[in-house]
Amino acid sequence: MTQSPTRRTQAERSKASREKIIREATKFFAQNGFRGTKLSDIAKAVDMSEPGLLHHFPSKDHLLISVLEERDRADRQRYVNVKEGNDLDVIAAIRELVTHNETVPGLVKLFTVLVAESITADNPGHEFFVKRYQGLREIGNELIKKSQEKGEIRDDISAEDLIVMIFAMMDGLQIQWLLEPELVQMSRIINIFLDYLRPAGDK
Amino acid sequence: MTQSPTRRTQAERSKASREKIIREATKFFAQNGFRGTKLSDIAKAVDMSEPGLLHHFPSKDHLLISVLEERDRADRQRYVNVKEGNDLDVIAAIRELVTHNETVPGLVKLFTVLVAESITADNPGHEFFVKRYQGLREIGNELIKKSQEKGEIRDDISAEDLIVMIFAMMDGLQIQWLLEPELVQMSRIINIFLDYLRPAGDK
DNA sequence: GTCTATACCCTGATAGAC
DNA sequence: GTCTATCAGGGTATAGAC
Repeated sequence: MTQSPTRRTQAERSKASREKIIREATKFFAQNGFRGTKLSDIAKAVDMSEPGLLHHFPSKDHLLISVLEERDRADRQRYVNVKEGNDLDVIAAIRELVTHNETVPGLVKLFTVLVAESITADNPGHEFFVKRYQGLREIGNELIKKSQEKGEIRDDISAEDLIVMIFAMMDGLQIQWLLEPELVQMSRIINIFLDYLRPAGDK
Repeated sequence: MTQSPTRRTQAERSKASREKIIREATKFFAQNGFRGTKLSDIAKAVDMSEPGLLHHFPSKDHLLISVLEERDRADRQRYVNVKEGNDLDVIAAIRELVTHNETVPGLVKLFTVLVAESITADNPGHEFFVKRYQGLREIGNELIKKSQEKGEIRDDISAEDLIVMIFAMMDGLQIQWLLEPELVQMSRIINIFLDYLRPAGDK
């Protein structure tokens, strides 16, 4: 059989192409949004033609979903690593996350821009983001409940409400920070807010 | 002179057309975003051809700016009316604003979608939103300082930081609310947050 | 797996008549 | 002030060769 020595190499090359495309697509979606990004932009960046690119992803919509899922996967992985390494409480974990986010404005931009785009009708990312918030709130909920039991977080506000507020504050700060990075200091301000989550008279 | 009896009528008609176009454009920009809206959508809605529409606005970009300025103007006017009628303090004013916003999801969507789009490179609305936040923070700042002097708002956090947090919380809640209107109760949650702004031990 | 060529639609904008 | 006609350009996606 003629191709047996190269078979695995080709599969690996294909995987590498996919990863490269996702990497470059991530940059463009972050910078220009989904609708603002042309397939030709990405194709150029990966040094490939448009049909070559579409061989790996059936359509631009599919590519978007792949980008989102890959980022989400990476973020969750990072969360697991941080958690296991340090055994942080929820508040410390959020503090750490926001501080980290300040070092990756491109990725923050990706989610801020795409979540807003996904609010509009017929956006391919809509389902993804609805489910993402549901999932994040669920995880956050459990963590907060545990922290409340341990007395690390105030329990005069329900965990359900607290987690909504936390994500709201994070998202809102990101908007102002992305518009004026020098002026709005995300991590400093989230810290002020996080103090609010400690039990009253516990500072 | 041949047209003297109709001169004013035509000017009025032109103004009415402009207003109608802005009204319909507002709906589409809110529903589908700027890039997701076609001039032909708006033209159809105002029962006019595309060139007819472009007679009133030199380009789609100009139309966007007009829409944003008009909404901003209307919002500020509303603020003045509410303020003069009731002499609310800042916290009560925000409470009132968020409650009102819950009744106009389309307009909330307009600003949430467009501000995020404006973060991307080369968006015609970018300058507008940067200046808008600057202006809103400035106004909010002064009001908060006055309230702090009167003891209505905690003064262990600077007015500058408080106003950033307030807008962040409002913007962030809007995102989750727009994605799942039934699940996230904006006004109820903002009230919890607003309690935080009262001086410690003053509830 | 990647290319060239191309089909085909959409979209913003202009020219020029009325 | 509004129309018809039309253009130029951009954009996704497919066909088919290598």
